[in-house]
Amino acid sequence: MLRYTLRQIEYAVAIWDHGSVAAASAHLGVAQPTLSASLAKLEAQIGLQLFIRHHAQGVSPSPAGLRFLAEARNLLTHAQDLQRDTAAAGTAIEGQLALASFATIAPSFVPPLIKGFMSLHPGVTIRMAEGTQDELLKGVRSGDFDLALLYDVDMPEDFTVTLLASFAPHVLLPGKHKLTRLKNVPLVALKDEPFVLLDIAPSRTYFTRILETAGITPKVAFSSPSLEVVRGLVGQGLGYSILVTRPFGDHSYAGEELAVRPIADEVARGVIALAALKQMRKTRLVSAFEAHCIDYFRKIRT
Amino acid sequence: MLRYTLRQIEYAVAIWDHGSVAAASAHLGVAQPTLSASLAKLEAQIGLQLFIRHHAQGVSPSPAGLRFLAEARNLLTHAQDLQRDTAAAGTAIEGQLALASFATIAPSFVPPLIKGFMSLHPGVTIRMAEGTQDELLKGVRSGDFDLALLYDVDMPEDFTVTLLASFAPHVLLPGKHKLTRLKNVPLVALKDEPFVLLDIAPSRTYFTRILETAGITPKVAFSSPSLEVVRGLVGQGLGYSILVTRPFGDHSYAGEELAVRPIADEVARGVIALAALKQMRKTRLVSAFEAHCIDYFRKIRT
DNA sequence: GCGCAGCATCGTAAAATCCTATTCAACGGC
DNA sequence: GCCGTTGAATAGGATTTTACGATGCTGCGC
Repeated sequence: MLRYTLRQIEYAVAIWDHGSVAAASAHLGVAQPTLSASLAKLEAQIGLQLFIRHHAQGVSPSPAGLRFLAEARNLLTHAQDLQRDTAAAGTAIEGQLALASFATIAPSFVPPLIKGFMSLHPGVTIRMAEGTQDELLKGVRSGDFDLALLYDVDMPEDFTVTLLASFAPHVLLPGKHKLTRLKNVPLVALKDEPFVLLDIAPSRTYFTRILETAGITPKVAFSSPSLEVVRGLVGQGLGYSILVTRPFGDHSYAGEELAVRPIADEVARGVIALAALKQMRKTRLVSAFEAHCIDYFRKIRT
Repeated sequence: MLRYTLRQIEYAVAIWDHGSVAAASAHLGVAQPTLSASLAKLEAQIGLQLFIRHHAQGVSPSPAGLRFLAEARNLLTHAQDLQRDTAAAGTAIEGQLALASFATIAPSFVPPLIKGFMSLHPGVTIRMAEGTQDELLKGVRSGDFDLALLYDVDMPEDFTVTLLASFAPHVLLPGKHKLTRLKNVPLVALKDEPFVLLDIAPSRTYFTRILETAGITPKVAFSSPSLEVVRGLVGQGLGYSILVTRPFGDHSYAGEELAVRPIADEVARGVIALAALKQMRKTRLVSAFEAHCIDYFRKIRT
């Protein structure tokens, strides 16, 4: 248990600096008896007489007091530095932001978001991670991340969700598939086609629900948690898929041609959102990043 | 003005270490609501939420909280180090001792005193200074020195004086002086001789008082504040002197022969003492040095 | 759904902090 | 040598802080 307080140190160092209790009192805006008592108590608590009292002539540090005071000033400076840094951490837009992103959203949006934000606020560094919805929520809840960028699906009550943008899902077909002749693909046309499922929570549920809502029981021929693997499978002609994420370029990694077609039916759009813990008081840095995300998605929409 | 206390930091770091308020409470021996309130107040004061609360599952630091806590722990360690060092400074016999000595006493006694004390207590360093009585008292009063080694003459009320030893003054004569035939020199025999005065306060008063008490008005031919200059003047045959300090060897710096004779009369002895400020609470180091001085002078006496 | 774990809140008592007013001691000017 | 000034210490009282026990609330696991 610590036997002295920062306040006592602060007062003692001020008395040292000003050479008298009275002068320190005037400078600190604290009554003289307060300082006198504070000093007496500090001396009693550390068992060391810090100052020699000269009647009507101020005080001067004793040899042992001088050594203590020199160290005490270091401690005080340390405390003041911490306070300054902390005040900055709460109000300045600088420092580190920990952002987690759903795996299929990350490649398209996170790099421009980070780039834009960092060029707006040069003092900022961003720590990035990707994962499944469960991992993101767990990470935010445990304090590993400030924010998560994800699809607004089945969000628990203890999160605040900031909607950013919505994207219509599309049908992904092999480049040579017969349905590519259609401009819009009605879901019923896919009824008997083999389905390649992007198998990450909660996307899995989202895609199957779209089909089921249209009265279709998908024939899941393959499934993979990797977007690029799904695109590759479709590229090989092994089935169609339904996706929201649409990378630039209509080719798989292996080079097969792919075709993207809008869905003719009315379907639930994929909603991208930023999630934060409801109970977390936001730092200005976090709020600024949220604003930047809103702004970014508003701009790319138009 | 600092916005947080060391106590708050201590509690917050303990909560971090134990992963929950309850665990920290048990470990610190402090009631749980106390920690809860302390933490809430700290968070409000620094404007930063440090922990995420998990109902019935402890707490975990937020990303910003983690950075604060890491720094806070440094500060806490710093404060604990200072406390440890200070406790040692008050009770251990180590650190620095500031000793001032009257100029004519220093050469004979200070080196062996320092050597003996430092070999007894290896962790001790001693800062030394010499000066006149006034300078010594001023130095102790202003906190430049812990102790002064001096003659117990006209000591002010605000000092504690520890008597160490007394020495009889002696007559110093040129080696070839007629009075050297005597084993003891009565002061009347010096009545018409020229006197060389060691002129440092308070020695000056002490020596002239000795002669005046014997009914002699000294014919001051020369005076000097330097013991060795006085001895040189006597060596040149320019007069006699009365001194307490008796260096080893009966020659001046220039090589002239000197003769030392006891005074036949009953005269006031020079009393060597250790002086400290009455109002100063003594550290253990200072007390130990006082004891060592008493011991040393008791030993050389026998 | 019910008990358990763990943080927050409430009410209150003790302690610390701070203020004003006053006392006391030393120095300097006359 | 007396007196005004300066500056630390003390006394008394109001406020704030810190601490406690009791209790409430909420999510997890059986």
